[in-house]
Amino acid sequence: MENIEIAAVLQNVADLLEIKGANPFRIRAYRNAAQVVAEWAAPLRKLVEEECDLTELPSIGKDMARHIEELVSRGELMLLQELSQDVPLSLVELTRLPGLGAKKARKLWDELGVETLDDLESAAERGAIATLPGFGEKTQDKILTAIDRYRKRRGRMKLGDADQHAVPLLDYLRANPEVKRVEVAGSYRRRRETVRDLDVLVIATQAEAVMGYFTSYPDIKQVESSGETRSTVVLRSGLQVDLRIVAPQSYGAALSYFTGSKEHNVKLRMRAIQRGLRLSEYGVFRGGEEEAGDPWAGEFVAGRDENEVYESLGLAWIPPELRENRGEIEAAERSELPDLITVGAIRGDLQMHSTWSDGKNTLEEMLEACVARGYEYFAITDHSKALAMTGGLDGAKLREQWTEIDEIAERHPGIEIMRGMEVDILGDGALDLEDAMLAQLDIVLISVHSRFDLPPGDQTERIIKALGHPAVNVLAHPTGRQINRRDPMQFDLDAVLQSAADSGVAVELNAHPDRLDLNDVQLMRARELGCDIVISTDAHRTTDLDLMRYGVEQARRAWLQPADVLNTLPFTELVRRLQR
DNA sequence: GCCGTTTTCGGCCCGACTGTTTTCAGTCG
Repeated sequence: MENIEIAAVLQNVADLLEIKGANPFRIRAYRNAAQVVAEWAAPLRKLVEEECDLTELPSIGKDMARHIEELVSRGELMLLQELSQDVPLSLVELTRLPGLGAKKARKLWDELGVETLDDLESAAERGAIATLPGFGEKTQDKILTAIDRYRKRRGRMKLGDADQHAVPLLDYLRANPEVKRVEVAGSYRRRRETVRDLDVLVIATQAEAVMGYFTSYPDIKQVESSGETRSTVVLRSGLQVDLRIVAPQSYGAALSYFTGSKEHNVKLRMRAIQRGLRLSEYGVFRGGEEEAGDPWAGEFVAGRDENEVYESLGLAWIPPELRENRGEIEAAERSELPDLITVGAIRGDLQMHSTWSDGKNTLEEMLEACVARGYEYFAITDHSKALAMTGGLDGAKLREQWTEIDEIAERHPGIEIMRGMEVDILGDGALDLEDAMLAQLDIVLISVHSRFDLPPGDQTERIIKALGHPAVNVLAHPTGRQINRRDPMQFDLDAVLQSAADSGVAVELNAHPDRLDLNDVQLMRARELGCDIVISTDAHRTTDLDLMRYGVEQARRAWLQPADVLNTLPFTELVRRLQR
């Protein structure tokens, strides 16, 4: 059982306890533990096997340690089963809907017998919800739209979560000596922000043995189908995995075929036909039309690796992130593919938090983590006071923070610390920090954390007003979306991007895999309109700094090159470019 | 349920917004 699954079980326990009305601090203990587990770098499974003391981990005490051991050894948790005797587990899903929490879910169950999403929908449709005390017409309508949105996105897993399942699976497969090559194709390889399933390709000497090895992977919930060359399984997380064993001479063709996208493939095949070739997952062939039905008919031209497949079609190899039929084939033909940005090109991280607000590590720990990643500079950008729950800073606190920044800067001359802040954009577009303080910051990020559902016109006006403040440097997570959780705000993004470009404010690509905001398409538009772009992790702990790669991946999908991204610049140039 | 230069009990992030209220409960971040 992987950390992310253990965390999901603990999260479910917390949700059920909350619906039951348990001690809120006990609930929080489960949530805290779930978060620690989800973010722990080493698999807890291994720690359990090595009989390490799990209570050494933060927020893990005697009980949590026992739960984790039980999950690792039995694959399920008695406590969760007991709780779901009292309260149906399906109620937890209801609380995933925005605006519907534990109390309301409980009431709907008690009063209307609502247990599932379908129950909820029919109760809302027949108007039963609006009649309950504490509920009303608006709540009922909101529930219906929330169900609709929830259904639309169900079935796609965030890329960051998929990675947590894919990496251990790949390690498992590579540990088998019969496995010669293995790679995940599909949208996972194209680094789309969410994936529906994993398409795993394998070259193996003993196909049958490897298939058996795969279908006995411990994290499998169900084997859907299993044949000589292809098996489909569902992992306990619900993620579907297709594994295909391919011949070595077809590996490149298969990798290209299963990486997609579909639109990219269609165009490649048309191109093959124009050149008197036939492209399939088996390879590139010339002739053989008379033997219809035989995939190997004709002369084998290419297929061993992707390079030779593309080459045989008169194209340069195209990075997977670009394979969306957005002009990459034409660019490859003209040898004008962009020189895509890489993690190595990033010289500093421009959004992170510390224990001064809601971060988990101290300023100095964050600094040391940036040094360890080879950065030349970083910005410390704790929250402003409007975000009370994060312990946001007011002017006086900010001044105190500067004193500490000066102290640690003196101790660590090897890296530049920028005094920054993530300042809330208030409801009327004003900023949550006095002008005199804003003027003294090295970098000012602004972002929306409240009133996400203003009418679109007002929202646009609000953000554009904030962009007009002369101290502002970066618009952080511009749409406010959280993937699979919160839709982007409704506003005129084009007008906002134009305004940012005109006033010399950079827009952020927030690299956190829960956000990825702006997304790839929006980034392309931002660049088109002349916006400067920064990629930042929004780190709340030292390990979050490694999320930079998720941002870079989306930037690559947007065709960005190092020169498009401000935090690839050396420090003095960055400072100059931030001037407005 | 976790944690401890507040240490074995008694704390534990808290203010704003929404929709339903007529003084507030629930939700969110």
